[in-house]
Amino acid sequence: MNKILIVCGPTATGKTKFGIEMARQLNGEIVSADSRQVYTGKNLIHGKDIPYKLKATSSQLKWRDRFLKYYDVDGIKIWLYDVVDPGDEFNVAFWKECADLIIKDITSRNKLPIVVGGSGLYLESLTRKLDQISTPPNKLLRQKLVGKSVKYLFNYLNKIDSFRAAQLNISDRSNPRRLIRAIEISQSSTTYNPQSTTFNFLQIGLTAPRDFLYKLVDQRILDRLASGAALEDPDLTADIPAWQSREHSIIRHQITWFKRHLPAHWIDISDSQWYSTAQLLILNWYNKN
RNA sequence: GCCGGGAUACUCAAGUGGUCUACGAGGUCAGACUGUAAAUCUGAUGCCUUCGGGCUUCCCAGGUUCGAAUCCUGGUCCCGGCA
Repeated sequence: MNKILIVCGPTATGKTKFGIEMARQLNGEIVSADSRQVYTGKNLIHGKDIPYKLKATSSQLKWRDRFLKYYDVDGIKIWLYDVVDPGDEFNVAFWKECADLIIKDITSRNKLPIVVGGSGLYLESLTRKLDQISTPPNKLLRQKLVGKSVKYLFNYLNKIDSFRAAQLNISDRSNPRRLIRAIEISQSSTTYNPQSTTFNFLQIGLTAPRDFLYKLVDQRILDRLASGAALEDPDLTADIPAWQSREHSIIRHQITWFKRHLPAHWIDISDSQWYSTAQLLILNWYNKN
């Protein structure tokens, strides 16, 4: 069975760096699973680990109206950076389409796909079958519902699909975006035919105690400022403590997600032995079968 | 030194006699999550609790009052103006 290595975890844990090293050892290629890195620009702020002024190479893989690109970092290919321009529509379903294409291609060339990222839902779309993400948005419906009260939306949903309404938890019942989406899915007539490619996944999660992660990310922000991040986004970089808090909250959010959704092997990068521990796990898995 | 303004919880900040542990925002903590996911949304955030409630807060010390973050007196510190 085809193998896929997944390296996940909160931001600033060095996932990409680690992924690239594994790619070098195992003849692999990196597939980014990051909801911000799919956008062009802001390389520093979004933490795209590519050398300054390195240009992307266009591949033969066609997704929708365009050819997917990759960056060649010292012989290791990195996919799914810069897929669309800022402001363009992008989402899990799109990412999944691209990732499927790329993974198939990498595998066909007898290389190991190494999926690296912190966007939990994106990763989950790969490891679990998420049928409903393929239901396309209904622009008219959304226009009609946007701005309506949470109460109105819930009653609406309850009327057309009481089963789905009953399944929503207390949090989602007061989440307009989720309510609209639920209505959209209930009213959709498109049926989805899930692909049934199965893979042999190994999920490695890089993490560390909270304080350790905060320190890492705080320092990384200072480094990015020194590298010229202010040119990419003057507003964000103007208030450093606010930017740092923002990143802290992202880390917490990611941890909360991973705690529940991704049964990875967790590696504590504040432990001096972490690298060899992770490497051993991966090699054992890779050499099996 | 004189005149005026100010000191509220981790931070900013509202409140000028009772419904005040004290609006709101941020931060922090916990949680949800199937086409925006680094998004969107929920709860908690003085201390203790047998979850009924109990105890302690609004710079400090006194005072007035049935009752004070709120009024009075004195003190400390900060800011602006005049010397």
